[in-house]
Amino acid sequence: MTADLKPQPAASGAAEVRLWLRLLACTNEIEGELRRRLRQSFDVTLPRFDFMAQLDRAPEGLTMGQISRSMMVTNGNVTGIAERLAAEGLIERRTSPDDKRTVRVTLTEAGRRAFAGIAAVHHDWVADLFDGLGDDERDQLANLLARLKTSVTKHTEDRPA
Amino acid sequence: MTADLKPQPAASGAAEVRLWLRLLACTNEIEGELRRRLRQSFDVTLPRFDFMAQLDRAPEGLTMGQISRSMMVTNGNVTGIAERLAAEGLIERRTSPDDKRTVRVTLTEAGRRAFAGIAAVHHDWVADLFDGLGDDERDQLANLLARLKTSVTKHTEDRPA
DNA sequence: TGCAGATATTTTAAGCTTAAAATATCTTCG
DNA sequence: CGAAGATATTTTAAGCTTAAAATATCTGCA
Repeated sequence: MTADLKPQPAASGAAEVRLWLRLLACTNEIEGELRRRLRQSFDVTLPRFDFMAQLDRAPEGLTMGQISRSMMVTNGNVTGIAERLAAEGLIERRTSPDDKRTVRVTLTEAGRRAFAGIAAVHHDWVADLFDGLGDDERDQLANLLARLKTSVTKHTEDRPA
Repeated sequence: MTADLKPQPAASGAAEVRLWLRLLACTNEIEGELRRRLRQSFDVTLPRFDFMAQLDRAPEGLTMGQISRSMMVTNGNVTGIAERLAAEGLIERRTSPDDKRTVRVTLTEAGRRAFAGIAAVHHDWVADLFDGLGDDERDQLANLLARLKTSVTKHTEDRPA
């Protein structure tokens, strides 16, 4: 490859890197803004909000493993977040009677109420931040991201179980 | 609002939230994969690589403030990263003679060599991860992200200086 | 000159994150 | 039954990140 023609002299992957940096910058900017607003308005962190969001969609509760998988973070990570949410009385942890290794986590009534209040405002914030994009553009972006995800997974899914 | 017609029952901002979560998931997946590969192949973290990348484009060096701004992180953050890179002999810090508050940071020769080796492979990795997208799709994605960034900044730029 | 405010950076406290090791429990199969 | 391996979770060590407070230095102006 790259015989005596040198189609792309010193630019192997340069366009992709620029695109990647733009994607990263965009995501970080939105994430940072949401994090700041969550902290200022509700004194809650993004990970804790995310943790509660998983539980809110599962009234019967979730195990720690299910939560870490749906949040796409490591097991050890969610332990600390759960610890703090439990200390605030927003979640409850109960070891399952049929498998004493697993922990069933549920939102407390206070947790459910707190989450509902935050989620409503959070939706509005996200809608605001994205309001410069038309419906068609949002669809396009969603489709391109889906294609990108597929492309990435192709190179990723073969990791040690 | 939401008179007796209820145009969008319980879905205020739901489409935007889904899009945002997809964007976040996509970015996290790529970022995580690059982080893992950098660690396994070069025993380097993404922030350190990023820090060196800024310096590599500025042979005359940069101040800590310039670096934190270009990396879009807080000042305190880069202090720690610089500390570790200096301990590894990859960067050098010198207080500026004309303004003793500022620190001029440069890559050492070892740092420049190390970065060059990592960057080449990193470019290939990114190109691989994005290779499921055609040239036109990459352009579309870049444009949509630019529009999104504009939209976000509109709601963001008015923060306490 | 000298002090008030601005600027550059570091420090601190708290929390998030990962990878790897450690624990505890369960399951399977001889 | 009982041990070997699998599974669920926590712990640990290291590092990243932020916001806010603390330092140190500089700049402009009375």
